[in-house]
Amino acid sequence: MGKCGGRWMTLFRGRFLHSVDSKGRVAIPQRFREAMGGEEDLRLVMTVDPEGCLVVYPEPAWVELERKWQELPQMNEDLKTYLRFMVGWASDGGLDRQGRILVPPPLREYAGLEHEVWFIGLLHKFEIWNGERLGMATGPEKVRAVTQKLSGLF
Amino acid sequence: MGKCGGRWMTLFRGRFLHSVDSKGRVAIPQRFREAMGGEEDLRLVMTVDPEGCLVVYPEPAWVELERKWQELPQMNEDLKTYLRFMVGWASDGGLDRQGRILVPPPLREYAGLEHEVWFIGLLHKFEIWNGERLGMATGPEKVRAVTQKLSGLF
DNA sequence: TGGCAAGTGGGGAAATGTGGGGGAAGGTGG
DNA sequence: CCACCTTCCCCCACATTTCCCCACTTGCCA
Repeated sequence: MGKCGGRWMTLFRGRFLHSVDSKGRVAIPQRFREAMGGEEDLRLVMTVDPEGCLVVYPEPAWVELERKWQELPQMNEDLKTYLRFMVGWASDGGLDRQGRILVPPPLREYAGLEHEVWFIGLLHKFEIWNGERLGMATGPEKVRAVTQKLSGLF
Repeated sequence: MGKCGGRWMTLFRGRFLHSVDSKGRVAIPQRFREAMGGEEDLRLVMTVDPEGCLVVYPEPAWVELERKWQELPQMNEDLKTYLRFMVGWASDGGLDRQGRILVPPPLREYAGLEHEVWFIGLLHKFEIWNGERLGMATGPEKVRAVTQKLSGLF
């Protein structure tokens, strides 16, 4: 809900299982809608993650990211590759009156979304996963391994 | 939509699959037209990118680039090579009333465009890709590698 | 068990992309 | 200078997608 000390406060937590209907629509979990302030004209930006899922930002948070990217050296080839990916896949849209978004076919296909999907809250953003892929990417074993390497950070 | 703090605000995002018709015309995605302000007398400048795709700027943004190039040391051989490429391939044109542009045959051939093409939004410009080439240039594996190297930038 | 809240499904209007015919404009060769 | 040809652009018509609205089901709580 707006800024606080220069940082966005919308915080997403938890996991929710929802379904994609035949038109490619998915209902955003009510908790997440609340976290964004429950406003009427609520817009989201959705893009892909290299891990194989979708990432969703409230539009203001995404615009902030874009602003930062614009200030970087535009000739850098690695940056161009990165932006072709992040920005090139981005899709913005609003919610319908039932709180659903339409996931465009390319994104749906990229993330392997059909029938059932998991919403995963991730602080200032959230992700949408195919169930199987989610299991592969975030099993306890994998996390145990990763935790070791993180110990220096916090 | 116009200037803001000396910087153009037209921001393109997302990817759209369109087709090139038998006359060499391609429809610009409606989202991109909106981003440029939906004006009537809307002009674009199209050129090539070393990666093998086309790059398209709204004319004002392109003019701005040309202005910067003129201020650089004209004796520099590397700059000359670069400009022969960017400026030498450039083609300006307007949209027809259906929002389509005509891609000149040399550019079409350079980028390998036929039948289906992808539009990729890239902040202040957008690109037009042959589908296969796009996959090669921005697959998830490549992006993961690149992200590592970029971590110093942001 | 009634009522509300949340998620699901589907119909219909509007917006968007696609394809093709015909006329104007511009370049080329006689 | 004129006739021809090509290229480009404007128009209309069609198919598909997207978005907006209303109604149903399910689960939770009083």
